[in-house]
Amino acid sequence: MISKHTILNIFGENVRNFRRKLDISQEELAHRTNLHRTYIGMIERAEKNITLVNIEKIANALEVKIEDLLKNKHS
Amino acid sequence: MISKHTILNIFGENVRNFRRKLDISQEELAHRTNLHRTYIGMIERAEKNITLVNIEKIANALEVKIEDLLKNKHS
DNA sequence: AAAAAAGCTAATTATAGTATGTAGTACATT
DNA sequence: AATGTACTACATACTATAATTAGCTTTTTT
Repeated sequence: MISKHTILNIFGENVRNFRRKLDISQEELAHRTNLHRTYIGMIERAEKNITLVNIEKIANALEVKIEDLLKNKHS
Repeated sequence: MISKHTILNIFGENVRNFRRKLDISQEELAHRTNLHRTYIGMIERAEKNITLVNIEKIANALEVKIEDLLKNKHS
């Protein structure tokens, strides 16, 4: 168990999983959210402390509820 | 119907309601979250786009789940 | 091997978050 | 009715960092 499961890690991991479930690239998700490609990568890698408005954009683009992006699989 | 119910409005409204339910002041909530007094006011008035880490702090201090702070009463 | 996708660095701009001060309201207490 | 206390709104300025962007490298997929 190396990774810390902070809220940012959980969020990023969930974004990645739901994105892959939709079978779309970071670039495509960026397009759908009007955010930048590299920024999506940073979010998935938990390198940024995302704001609520962008959380909502991503949830909408992934067609899930915000709370789905906050659930911790490992607990 | 004047106010727009954006995600920030919903969040702020919920913070205010749960805070009052606990019967604590903005200042006390600020203390419990280690955030600034005036910032709590701004959040409740939906003047700032709060980040995920601070969302978590506030949810913890109010002893609710994050999703409880995102639920829209008016829909 | 080539193409597509993702990682990583670094630099800039926008804004979240911190802090101080003033003012208004409500409700006590004198 | 004046004074004190507690809470909140609001303006402003400052600092930290989220968000945008470009360029290049590495990994993954085909």
